[in-house]
Amino acid sequence: MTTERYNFHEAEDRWRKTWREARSFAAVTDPSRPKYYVLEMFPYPSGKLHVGHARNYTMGDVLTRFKRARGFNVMHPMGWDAFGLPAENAAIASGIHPAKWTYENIATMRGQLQMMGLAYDWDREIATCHPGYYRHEQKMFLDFLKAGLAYRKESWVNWDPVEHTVLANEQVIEGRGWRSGALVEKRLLSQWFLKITDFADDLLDGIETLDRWPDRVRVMQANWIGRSEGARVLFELQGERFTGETLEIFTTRPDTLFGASFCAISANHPAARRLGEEDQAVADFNAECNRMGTSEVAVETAEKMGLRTRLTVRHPLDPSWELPVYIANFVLMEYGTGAIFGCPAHDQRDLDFANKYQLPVRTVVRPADGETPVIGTEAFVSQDGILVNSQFLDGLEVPAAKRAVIAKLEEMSRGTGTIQYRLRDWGVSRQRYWGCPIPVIHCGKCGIVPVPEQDLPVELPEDVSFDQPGNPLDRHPTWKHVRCPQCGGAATRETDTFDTFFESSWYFARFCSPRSEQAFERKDVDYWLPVDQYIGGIEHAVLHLLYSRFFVRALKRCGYLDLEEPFAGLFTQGMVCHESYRDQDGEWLYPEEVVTGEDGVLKDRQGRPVAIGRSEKMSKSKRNTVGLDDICAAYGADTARLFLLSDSPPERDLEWTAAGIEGTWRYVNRIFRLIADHAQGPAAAKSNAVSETRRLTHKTIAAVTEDLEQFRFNRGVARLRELSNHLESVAGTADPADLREALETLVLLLGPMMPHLAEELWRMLGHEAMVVDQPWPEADPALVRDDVVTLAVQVNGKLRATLDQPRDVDQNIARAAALALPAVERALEGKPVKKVIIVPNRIVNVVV
RNA sequence: GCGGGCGUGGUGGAACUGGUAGACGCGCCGGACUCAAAAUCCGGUUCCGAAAGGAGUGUCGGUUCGAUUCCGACCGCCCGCACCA
Repeated sequence: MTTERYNFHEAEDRWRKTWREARSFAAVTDPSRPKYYVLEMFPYPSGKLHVGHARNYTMGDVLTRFKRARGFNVMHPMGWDAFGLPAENAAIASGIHPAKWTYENIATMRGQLQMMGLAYDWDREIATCHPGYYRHEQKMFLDFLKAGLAYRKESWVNWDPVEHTVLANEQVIEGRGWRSGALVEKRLLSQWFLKITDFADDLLDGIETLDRWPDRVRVMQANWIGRSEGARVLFELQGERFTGETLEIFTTRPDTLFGASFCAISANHPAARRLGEEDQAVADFNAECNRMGTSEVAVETAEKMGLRTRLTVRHPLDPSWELPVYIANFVLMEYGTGAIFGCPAHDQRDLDFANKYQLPVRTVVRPADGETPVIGTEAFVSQDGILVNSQFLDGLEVPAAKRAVIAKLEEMSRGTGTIQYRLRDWGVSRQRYWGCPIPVIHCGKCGIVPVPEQDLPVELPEDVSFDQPGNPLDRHPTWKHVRCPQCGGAATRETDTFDTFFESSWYFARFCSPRSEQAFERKDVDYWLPVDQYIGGIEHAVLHLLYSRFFVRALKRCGYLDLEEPFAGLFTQGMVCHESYRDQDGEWLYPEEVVTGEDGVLKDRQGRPVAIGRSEKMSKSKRNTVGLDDICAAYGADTARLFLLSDSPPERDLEWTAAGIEGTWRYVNRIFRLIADHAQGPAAAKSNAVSETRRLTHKTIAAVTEDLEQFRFNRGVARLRELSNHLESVAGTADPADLREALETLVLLLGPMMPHLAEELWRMLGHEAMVVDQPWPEADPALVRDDVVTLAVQVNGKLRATLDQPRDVDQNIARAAALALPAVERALEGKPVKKVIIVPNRIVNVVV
């Protein structure tokens, strides 16, 4: 018996070197072979990786090695989403230049990923902060500009007071900056936008084709795009110098127009602002509305507030009917037209407002099978109804009434049917240094002038200082001062940089031709794209994943590529969680600072009690991280990989535990000993007898193959354990050829999960070639199916016995055998058998 | 409020299109080896019961020969969006 342990230190280093020298994972564009593109969302180089970071890379790696073995030409690249604010924060805090900080972190993290034995084609590595990368997106921006997909406008934008920059709508979560957590303020600024709204319908329709995406991501994107069918309706304004102007509103319920009792406009509506210029009370009210937060709590607790203006409107379908106009705090300038008409009977919010300000409530829809409801405090919002009190609409069902009223409005030129989206254009300007410079020049004479293509890239200056807040590019003594490319006069560069989601919106294409002088080569992207399997966190459900889908469409329109969707398959992995600890003062402690006392109670190093917090996502702030370096040093990369794959389904959160990694380490050594003790058997000549070992071997091939295809790594691991458990118990007695076949199969099946160990064991089994160059084992269908099956024998659906019978046995034989069983006879209690239900090879159910 | 998901032993989780619930692991219990411990190995481990047997997949009901799986209602938890007109 072998008692030595697996020396992973030596073996893992050796095999990584061997793979590198053999260039095992270099991918080459080869249209004669079927391709498979595996991609994990590339990381931001923030420092060191912990075990939580490693989970999705491991999953991608298993898939990569599995698909390679299955004969695919696999590309599995890695790079760095290298622009971003943490680098600037480090510069502010410690004076280190963002570029230096970033490249040092990249070096550290690259080393860690290599230590994991991940099968990347490192020749394709890219860093988005390199001018060789970002010059191409400057060109893309110029092309977007030409195509009308990029434009500049002044608008109310989200300002993060901590990061000193503007944020996109997608980056504001519950009224707070997605990274800083600071309450976002509204500012009126001139900014660059990308016309994502041009593709709103296409982005929505495209979701239907993404059948290998999780439903919830598809739903989240659909909700984010937020398509609403409705109408724009023009109301004629009355009141002093507004008389004769029109107020345009958007509604999804034009059918309820005869139930109108007021109109309401946003405090930021042009009419509200004009009124405010003349009337201090209005100005004060507008300011009050803007002061209110947009956070969930603020919105929920805020009372509906309205200010009755001196304006009125005429009803578009009845000029004699006048309605008051309010400024209301719940009307958003950003959605629709910033103005609504209120129909209290059929909209809860309008009803609350009407009740507060004693406005009339006119019911215009009744249930299809009921009386016209009397509205008190609850609106009748169902659209399954019949119109009443509505002149020419009376008797129509709601959908028909909508069509009829829109037709009428269009005929009168008082409105039009329309589709409204929640999606807004993507604001990409950021007032920060560590990003890609926006390639335009502001000229006093010529206005905005694109940087000529031959002048690209516009590179970031290196000599910048972070000693005062704001954008260092703006303060740089020379960088922004240039000649206007058109008139040659003095001009200034745009000092804003792109949102860093710009870089990640096309990096998957750059990986196809990472060293090209162009953004990418058509022959490469035509072959490799779309990404076959993309793996990453759910947090990008509407950010990166929506921007990338938009980018592909924009690039297609500009002639860059011909692709519908960037990511054919998406997998969103769960997070790795760990207990958190706090000392007596409530300070977070790292796991390694906590020791278990003799009484089993946790203490800190000074012996003071430690409180255990709930298990949460590993994060630096909670100090509940477990270092990847430490784990790999103690147990090796393969043990870490296997544990990350084995305990939970990949889409769910995984609890990292010391006991779990220990258990995996025990398993690694058991396999090592199993092979070491039985490596000397004869080569696998297939025996003719069909043993249990051979059956289990082939069943395991079939099951693990299926599990890996379907991303069920935890089940695959369980199957492999079943096989190795069996082999341990029969190793001494099994037919040597059967055992040999089983051991070799086990090693090959382990290959994607524990690649170093598999190579080591394969070598011990006497092979010269590497596991990475072996084809995936094939299951023999004849061995996967049992010749003898165990039938469950039930009486009235309750299990009473089991019965072994030949596969596909005659039903009469199975019935007779089942009825003859003593346990069945006992359960029957002498009652007559009504019928016997037989499901072949599964069950015999005796019904009495 | 709208939308999506989930609920199985002490615990993480298995169970193919309705067909032997609890695979595999963690933990725990017992045993072997050892002066002892670690490591390793063997056995047990849903609950009640000595056993025969009975109960059991959040709760209640339904469909079915048979339901963790399908349907309805309810309870609880998680996630996303949200004054969106």
